[in-house]
Amino acid sequence: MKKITIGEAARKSGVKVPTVRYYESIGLLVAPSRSEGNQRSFEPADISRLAFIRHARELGFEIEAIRTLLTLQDDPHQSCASADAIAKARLIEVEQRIRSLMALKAELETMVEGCGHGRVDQCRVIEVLADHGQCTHPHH
Amino acid sequence: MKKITIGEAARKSGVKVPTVRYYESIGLLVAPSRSEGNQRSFEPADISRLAFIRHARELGFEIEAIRTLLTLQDDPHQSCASADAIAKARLIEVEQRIRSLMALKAELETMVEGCGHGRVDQCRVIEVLADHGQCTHPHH
DNA sequence: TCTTGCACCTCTAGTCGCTAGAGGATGTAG
DNA sequence: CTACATCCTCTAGCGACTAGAGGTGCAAGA
Repeated sequence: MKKITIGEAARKSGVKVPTVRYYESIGLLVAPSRSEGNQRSFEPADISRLAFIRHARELGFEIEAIRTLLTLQDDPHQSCASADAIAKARLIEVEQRIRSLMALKAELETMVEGCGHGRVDQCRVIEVLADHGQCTHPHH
Repeated sequence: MKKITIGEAARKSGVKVPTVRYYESIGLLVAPSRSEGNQRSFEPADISRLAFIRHARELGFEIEAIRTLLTLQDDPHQSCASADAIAKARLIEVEQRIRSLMALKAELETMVEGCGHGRVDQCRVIEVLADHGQCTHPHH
């Protein structure tokens, strides 16, 4: 069993070195064994775990949600209802965020289109910002 | 000219009281005059400025971008090219964020649909998280 | 063997945009 | 005059890292 350094673990999992240490510090990762010179020595399983965390973070899950997902993964005989609930909650969040960003996009497009590229006192960007009443979609 | 308290300014602009003080502390708002008892006394213009900031924040502009937009608003004879550039940059950000969230949404839907509500070792949510290769849309 | 130089170690502090709370002063209505 | 709401300043906390200081370990080339 060869030793995996933190740098290698970081490269293979796609998590940055300081972030790996951070995850260890908050208990998301079990503290790995150390070499004689006090350097961390990871196992292949740690790399999978890091990749799992990274993927979940990319999908926008919060650390606490990931903590729950990880304990579920650690005990595969549990019901996956919690995992399902977490994913569903995240899906609803994402859907709401998309709706809100679409409204925003429409607003920004109106602002940018209306800008005559002249002076500020005729600029629709500034004008719309100053007066929310000019918004076509007030839901943001 | 009657005095406007911070509470009233907050209510009228939709910005919370501590946030008003925070904006003053970072120089987004000029420090207002004070009453004999050291309480802030705002002008109507301050309320407009706060509403401007709030609206821009709702549209997702960063404080530094808002700072630039405000200096533009303060000098209406300037060219509005910067305002236009800021709004356009924000629009591009929003569009990218929407695209990325759509990919995410698809991923989460697959995860949730695939979940048979059984035990964790058959759970697609956990499985997909553990293996990025199973993603249908790798762009997140 | 020595040295170079990168990767590793710990620790603290900073990022952003607020928000919460302590502990006290002021202002207003009854 | 007494409640009581609102105001004041100050510090610390949030989430999820990121940056930097100051020092140690380790492998490869001269």
